[in-house]
Amino acid sequence: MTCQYYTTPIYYVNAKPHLGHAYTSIAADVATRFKKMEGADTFFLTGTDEHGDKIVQAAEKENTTPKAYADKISKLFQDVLPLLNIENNHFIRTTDPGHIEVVKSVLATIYDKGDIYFSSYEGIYCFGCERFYQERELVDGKCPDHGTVPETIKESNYFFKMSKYQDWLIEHIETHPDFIRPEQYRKELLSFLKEPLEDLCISRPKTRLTWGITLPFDEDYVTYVWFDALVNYITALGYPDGDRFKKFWPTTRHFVAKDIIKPHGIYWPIMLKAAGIDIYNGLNVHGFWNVQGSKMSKSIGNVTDPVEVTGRFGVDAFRYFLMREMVFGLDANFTEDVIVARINSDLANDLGNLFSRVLSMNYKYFKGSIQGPAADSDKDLSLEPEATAALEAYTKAMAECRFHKALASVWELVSAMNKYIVANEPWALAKDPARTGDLGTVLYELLEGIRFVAGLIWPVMPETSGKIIAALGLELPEKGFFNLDAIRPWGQIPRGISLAKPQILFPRVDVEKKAVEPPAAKPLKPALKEEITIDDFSKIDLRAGKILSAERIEKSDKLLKLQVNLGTQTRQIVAGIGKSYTPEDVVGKEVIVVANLKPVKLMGELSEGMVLAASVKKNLVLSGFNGSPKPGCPIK
RNA sequence: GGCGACGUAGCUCAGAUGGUCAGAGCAUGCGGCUCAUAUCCGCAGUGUCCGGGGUUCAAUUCCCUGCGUCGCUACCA
Repeated sequence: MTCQYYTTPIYYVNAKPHLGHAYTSIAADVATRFKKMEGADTFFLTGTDEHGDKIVQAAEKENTTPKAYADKISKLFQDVLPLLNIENNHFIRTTDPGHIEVVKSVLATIYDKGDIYFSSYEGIYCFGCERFYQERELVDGKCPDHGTVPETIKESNYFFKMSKYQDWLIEHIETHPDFIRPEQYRKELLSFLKEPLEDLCISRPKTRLTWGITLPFDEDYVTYVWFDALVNYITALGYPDGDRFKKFWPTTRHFVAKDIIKPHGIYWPIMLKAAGIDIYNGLNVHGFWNVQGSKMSKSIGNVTDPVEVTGRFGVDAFRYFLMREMVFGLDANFTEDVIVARINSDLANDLGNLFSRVLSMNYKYFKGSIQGPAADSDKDLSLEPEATAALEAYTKAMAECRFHKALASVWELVSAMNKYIVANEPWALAKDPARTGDLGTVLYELLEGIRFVAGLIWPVMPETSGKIIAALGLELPEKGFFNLDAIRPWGQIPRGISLAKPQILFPRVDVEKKAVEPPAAKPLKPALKEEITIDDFSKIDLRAGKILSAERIEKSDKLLKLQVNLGTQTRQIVAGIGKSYTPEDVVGKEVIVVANLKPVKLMGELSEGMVLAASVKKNLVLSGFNGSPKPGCPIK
């Protein structure tokens, strides 16, 4: 029996689940369900990543412990799974005691082998902020927050010798075309690997972070993210001795979004190699969902809640939309218009209406009783070739994670059936008693086609699949799904049984409200940031300034060092306008200055403020006045 | 700035070792049917396949370059 192990990333518990999480999980779920239909033994893992500084801070904000905070958010991720009809075999948490043990043992193995070394480096550290600073971040050599002079301290950490395995990894990727799919991401990783890899810092001293897994070879350090998180994939299978590990690990494919291909495509295989563990089979990389044409982000306020969308449109419609609309690997756009269009045209009009018209005719003409093909049936009436063709195309596409194509193939069958009805005009056959046999055949062929469709859509729309099967008077197999081979044989629906009047599978989503609404203004590009109050705005101190002098900063093609007169004082401001202006251009210009911006060092030069400029594609256009205000006067 | 991806009908996007590769769905217009969730079926389109060079008998498809969008990264302020 073939096996298949699929995983989603473990989701970081710093925010609740959004559309992107839902997509990855649903894609992995669909792939898993499909493998089951092929007869494979599957294991599907998802979970949460719970250690690290951000969690400590978030917990402090809520006046609770990191563990309690992680419990709370992790539960949100667990609770969303049944709502999305995701059938995971296990849910792993990086705070699970078993996981912690495996992380330690993997680290110990690599340490013993000599691929982890201890190294110290000097850095400038502010004890108030509990963090290192780069030279350029300091203001007059002082911490920008505390105004104190940070201390130069030596910190030591453990490093993992990734560089040692770089050539091996390149070789592996080049000789395994399926290791990273789709192809564009394989190219991308190979291009990363053209540069020498730096060794990976894998620890944090406990003086700085305690919410983590203690290193097995040094009590004073905890792991920093990489080993802590990635190792979950083997923990969940019972590494090192579990039967599941032996059985499933070689078949592993990780589903990840494109932003985390480096840790998964570079760090993780090298970690496994160093630990003497066979590496996984490969990575399935998908793109991002944009919402209303913009990247999802808290500040824009377009973070989409999958629970809310599911509540409005239904879980099957949501799953269908995600799988049908996105080309796996590429970005896609999520807007209400698009999902409504998909639901109405594909689900309500094409499939739902097909189901409705066929069962209605069967009810109307035969009181619901299934006739079956007439003995003297004309072979030309068979829909089997179309159904078989759909199944073949669907199977091929699903195996390659080309979910949109797989569904399109099924819809070709749906469309063929709608054409078949028009071509054969059952309503005309019904008027001619001599042609009752043909009518029975036509309806039977259609019912069989619908049975086929119900089977093929099961991975994506399990609820609908079950509804249709039930409406056809069939029973789902014990395991709850059809094997592909069980779907294939044509003519399975028993004759003589009676079917009820059809229900509505997918109601059309009414969009009339939209038409009544006044046409919405086109969103600004880039998308508008989060709304602020006048109080927020008043925190920004804008002043009129006059540029007294300007010079280029060496080695920078973008930065100009300006001396700006603000009336009673002259400020040095470093501005990134060097591509659009020469120093001569700007001397004498009157500009708007953000006067209370925290000073920073850029390329070693102090910048005490910011001059405002319009950003026109790659060019900047300096702000100015309609007149000549006194330098230093406030702007409101 | 560096690296990478992408740029194809009004919209969303497929597509090919270079030669029926100029496509699908949606939206639009017209026609048909009446079993059906005012659903379905048929017909009709429009495209310098981002611009410019190059390789070739032949390029939308390969190479170079420019522009634009996006992602990662960097000296974003």
